[in-house]
Amino acid sequence: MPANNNGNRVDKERLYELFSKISSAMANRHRLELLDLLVQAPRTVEELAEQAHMSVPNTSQHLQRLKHANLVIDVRDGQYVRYFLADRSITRLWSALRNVAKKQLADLGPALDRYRPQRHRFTRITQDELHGWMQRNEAVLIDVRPAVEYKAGHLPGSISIPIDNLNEHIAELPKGKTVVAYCRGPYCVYADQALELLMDQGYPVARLEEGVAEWLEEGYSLES
Amino acid sequence: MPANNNGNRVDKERLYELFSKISSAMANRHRLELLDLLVQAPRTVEELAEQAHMSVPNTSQHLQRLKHANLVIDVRDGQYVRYFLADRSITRLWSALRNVAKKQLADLGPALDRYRPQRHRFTRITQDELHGWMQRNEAVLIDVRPAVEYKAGHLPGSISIPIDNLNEHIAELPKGKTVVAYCRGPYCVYADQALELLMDQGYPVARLEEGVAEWLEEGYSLES
DNA sequence: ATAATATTCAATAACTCTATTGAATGCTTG
DNA sequence: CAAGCATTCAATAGAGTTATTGAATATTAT
Repeated sequence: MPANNNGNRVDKERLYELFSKISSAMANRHRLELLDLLVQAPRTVEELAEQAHMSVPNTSQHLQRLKHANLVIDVRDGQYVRYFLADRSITRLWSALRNVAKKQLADLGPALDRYRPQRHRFTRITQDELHGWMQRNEAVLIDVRPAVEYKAGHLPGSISIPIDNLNEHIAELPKGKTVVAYCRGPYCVYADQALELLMDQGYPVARLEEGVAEWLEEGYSLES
Repeated sequence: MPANNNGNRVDKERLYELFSKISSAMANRHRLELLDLLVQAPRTVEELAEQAHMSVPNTSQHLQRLKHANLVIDVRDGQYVRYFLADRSITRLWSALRNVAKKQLADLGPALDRYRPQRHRFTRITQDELHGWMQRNEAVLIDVRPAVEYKAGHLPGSISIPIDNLNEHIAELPKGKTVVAYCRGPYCVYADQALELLMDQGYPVARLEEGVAEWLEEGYSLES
């Protein structure tokens, strides 16, 4: 009876099929960028399209694929549809993916240097060091992401100064403290741009490479 | 100057491109199965082809793709080519993927039940409980995976009794202790099959759902 | 109701991915 | 160096993916 295919094998294949549905949903640079934006905050289709530099129908189509893989959830809000990351485990998957990239791709160093040419100019501060500085009141932590992202969740004790308004709010920063900036994570330039400006004005500065995703990863929690 | 495309954007796209190269490499059920096998132990092309039920040329082609994404490494060994997982971070990525599946896909429960129909028959034991049992000498831990996988790395204190030889080695098991079996992880039937047999012979049994990948994940180390 | 706006749907052409085949390469053994 | 075996290469047909277009739907404001 060669037709009796063990049965078992079929179910095993179904399992791998299920897993591959998820990885296939992530197997596209645009969809990764959409996910990356959604890690920071929920957004409407229009916002996502604009921020990822894609047409609206194309964005919608990609969002459908993410939705069918259960990576995002859509909630109607008036004439808008707002998309949310479906689950925290997706943030972890996205982190794990970038981690593999960091370890594996020799191309990543140069690519990152091109994208964040200033990145070696700033002192890097770890999460632990930051804790100490904040405790001893030696630093002020600024979140330079867009305001919506800050509202959706930010590191405890941080204040929101979006990079676009930095010039107007620079006066609010206390003198004599080190200004620590963070943004979306190690693959984001906002904090570098902010620190460059502050450095030129004579502030002592440092960069926290981690963003909210990495922060959650470490078991810390967020404010909102 | 609408032609000046910010420059920055291009580099950002390059980064997402790099990340998507990795996720694309995982976006196929056969390649996931190959990775899953390689998590347990390195293998030759022929072995992988046989165990994943694929033709040799097709397996080779898929391995090439994994290799170009730096997920695997190939080492020539005589007339064989042996493939290895490139890095531990890939195990983590694979775990994260399955974790998302577990949380997200409503289909997974039923699919898993079909694949492991016995899974509710056995007491489940956690890693912590196992530690206690082993310490107090109340349990014997058996690794029922193929011998090569045991050799490549196994849980400390486990003994190798591949499912295929279980019948011949059943006498070696000490009476009066609970037999705890583990295999490749929660999506593997070997341990269930072993426990069913042992249960029928009157042994008290329990299943450890975690495999070596999950074990490493938790920060424990392996023997080999 | 009607117009305006956000989103999705449907069709399509260009492109990429995959399994299969048969041939080529490379290593080992006699 | 010839035979045998493991692996890879090359070509290809069929399937799936994606950006683009224009139309359809759904919600809100007039």
